[in-house]
Amino acid sequence: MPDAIPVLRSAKPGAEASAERPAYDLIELFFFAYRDFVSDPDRILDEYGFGRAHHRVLHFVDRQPGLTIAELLDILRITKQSLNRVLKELIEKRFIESRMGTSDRRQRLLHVTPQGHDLALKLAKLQTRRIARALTDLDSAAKESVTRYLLSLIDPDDRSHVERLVFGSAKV
Amino acid sequence: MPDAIPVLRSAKPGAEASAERPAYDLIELFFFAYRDFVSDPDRILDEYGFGRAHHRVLHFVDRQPGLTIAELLDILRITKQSLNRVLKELIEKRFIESRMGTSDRRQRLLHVTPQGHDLALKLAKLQTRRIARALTDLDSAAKESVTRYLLSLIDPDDRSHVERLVFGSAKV
DNA sequence: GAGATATGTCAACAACGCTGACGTAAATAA
DNA sequence: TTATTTACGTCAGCGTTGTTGACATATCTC
Repeated sequence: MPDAIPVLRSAKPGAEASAERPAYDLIELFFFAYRDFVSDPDRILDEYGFGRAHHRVLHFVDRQPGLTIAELLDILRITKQSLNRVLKELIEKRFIESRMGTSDRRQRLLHVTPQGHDLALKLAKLQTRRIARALTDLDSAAKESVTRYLLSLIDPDDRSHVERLVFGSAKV
Repeated sequence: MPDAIPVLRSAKPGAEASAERPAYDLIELFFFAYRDFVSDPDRILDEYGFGRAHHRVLHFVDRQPGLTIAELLDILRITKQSLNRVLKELIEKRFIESRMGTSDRRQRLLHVTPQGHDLALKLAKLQTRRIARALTDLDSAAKESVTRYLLSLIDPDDRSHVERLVFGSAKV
């Protein structure tokens, strides 16, 4: 019986804009999905004595060979002291190499070692498997919807920066 | 010039299943989106001397009045010691009330106070605003795609549990 | 009454954020 | 050339939030 009665869809008429019903579904699904999404790599990272912070550093250095410390700090939004703690371990354990900059010798250009690349790829594939499984339920247009949704959740100031980082150097 | 040449879409023919290209786009967008999504409430929580752990507890108690400790532990997947630390503060500061169970007097039934509800709602609306903004770019079908995608990212064992929690007690 | 269950608590520790201060080398401006 | 700024490293200390292990108490169930 569709539209038998014109139901008061958005609560009382007196309710103003601030009375919009919270999007509990998307808020909570985001929480649970992210929780499980990051939990996959944890088991493997444990074997190496690494944590999630190491994963993030390794991931972005693998993706952007030659990344500088300043650029990495900008991506991760943490302090250099926090970064240095985990980066030092990744270098000591030979997962990342730090080379002096060529044009500017104050910079450190970060690169993964073959061992570092293997681990980064292993972790990325784990997460890709979960993503692929989730996408099989959906049609091809849906993937673009998801991509655009996630991108739009990002702070507007950062969005183009992230776009370049994620989709490559191609000017968007 | 679509399909002018049948391009080798998935790399070399010798490549097996394990050679699937990692979904770097969705991996990284998920990271950045979640980072910004949880950052909104931080500013407000700071004013109350609360952190993200407090937020999560307050949120689920607000959503599920009468929640027990055991149920909350199951949702958050942390230890009771970790939970107790933040829950104690929320109770001391009168954002949550703990009432003795009626049928089972060992249980603690958790409820938000009016003050607790106000804060929970305020934070939920903040996050809702970001979500609403992201959804405006998309058509109505897209929201369902996003919902189903997030749900499918969750561990299969937990999925129906989360569905009940998120979409209400209605048997799905 | 015995044992299982729901919760609370003490103590110690680990990961990973933070601030603040200080040092060094290299690039750049004056 | 000297002065300043920039890029990075490091020491020290602290806060939040997760962990393990052990133990106490009240209550329910058998």
